[in-house]
Amino acid sequence: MGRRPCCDNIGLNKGAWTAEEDKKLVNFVLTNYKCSWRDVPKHAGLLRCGKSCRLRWVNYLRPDLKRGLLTQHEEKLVIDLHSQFGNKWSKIASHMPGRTDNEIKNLWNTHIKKKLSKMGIDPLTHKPLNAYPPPDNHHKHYQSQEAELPNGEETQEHHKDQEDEISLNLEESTITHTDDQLAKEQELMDTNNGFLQQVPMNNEPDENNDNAFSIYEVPIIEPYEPDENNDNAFSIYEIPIIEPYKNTEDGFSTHEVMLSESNENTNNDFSTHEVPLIKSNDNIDECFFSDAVPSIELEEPDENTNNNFFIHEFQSIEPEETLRPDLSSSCSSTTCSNTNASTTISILEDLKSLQSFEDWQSGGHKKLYIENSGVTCEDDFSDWNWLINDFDIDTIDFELIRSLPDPVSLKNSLG
DNA sequence: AACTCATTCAACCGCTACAAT
DNA sequence: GATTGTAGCGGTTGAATGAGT
Repeated sequence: MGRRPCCDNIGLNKGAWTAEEDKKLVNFVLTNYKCSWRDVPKHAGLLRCGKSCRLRWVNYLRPDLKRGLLTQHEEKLVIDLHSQFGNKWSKIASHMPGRTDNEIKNLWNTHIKKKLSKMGIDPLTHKPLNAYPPPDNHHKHYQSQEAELPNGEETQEHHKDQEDEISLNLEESTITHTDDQLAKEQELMDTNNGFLQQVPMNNEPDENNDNAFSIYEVPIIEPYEPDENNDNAFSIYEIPIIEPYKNTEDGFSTHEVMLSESNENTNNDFSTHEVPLIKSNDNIDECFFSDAVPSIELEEPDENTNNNFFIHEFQSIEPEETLRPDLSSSCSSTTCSNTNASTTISILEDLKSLQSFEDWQSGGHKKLYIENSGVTCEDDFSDWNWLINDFDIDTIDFELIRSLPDPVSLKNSLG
């Protein structure tokens, strides 16, 4: 049978989008909220296929997207959601407003997978590595998981994938192990750092004993301490004991994240998920080719620097000496410990000129200046609630702040 | 400076689901 | 029920970039 391709591909651009193309697409989408993606390139004057336009919009141009690296909290959420849904990236993304499936998928494949493996956790099963259950038990475990999930079909798919990969891993380990490798594994088993030592050899639950449990059901994991010399290391303490459907650290339930639904009666509409901030033009009833598309100025990337960065990116910086004990003790989460000293200085510098926190919020101080490696940038405070929360700014004594040494000399004194 | 190798992530491709005809 | 069209999903690719030598 075969299907007609989504476009003829003749004379169409491929590869990276230019700023000009982005501008055209955004202008068009924001003003033509009812249009099939197939028609978008034609009407927007783009030499792209509709599919490519949709992808560009959904993954990159959508105005509600958060940009930048995921926060630790988001990472934890991804891990936990992945343990529930497997590689159902869109499902995971639907629990993370402002994040795309593509972004999460990339993050998983490039960062989280490695982190988990490094910690001795199988990123596929979320169980300790080398602790694969015997076939029967294995099957039983998945069956019990399945019963808890609403969508049996998807779950089965996921499990099948898991089983395939697990058996592959087992095969590989059987075939490729050399004496050296075995010796190394034994060495690893003997260390106190990994999980391996913690895994009991007999994993079978005692069916005659109600109190017995399988390690696969309740993994007995002794967490190891994070390696402070290694930015990428994190402790099991930090991972996925998250109840995803309960209130999160950010103060909202993932159930409570209400996005407006797309109009189910009109398939060709853009979903409001995809076009969330549009004031629709009442005169537009259908897709049209308009010369009167209002020109919407996009923020141009600075082509000379590539350094369009976000506060999230500063979080990987190891904290230097804390400036003030009372500030540091008010920090409530790990995020705070990742905020470096120069960030703190900038915050204090900003605060010193104010009478109150409300001044900062409501006055002309919505911009916060952050310095990193000699580069100073500013960003809108409204996106940074986590930072404010971590500094517990409501409790800050402004008189004390004003009496602090000059931030520059303070910074110099820290070296 | 030049080269190699590793990593990242935007974009592509092929497929499925689903609705419309 | 068969066919077609579209949106969306997940795996993969490859250019850009960074790190190491």
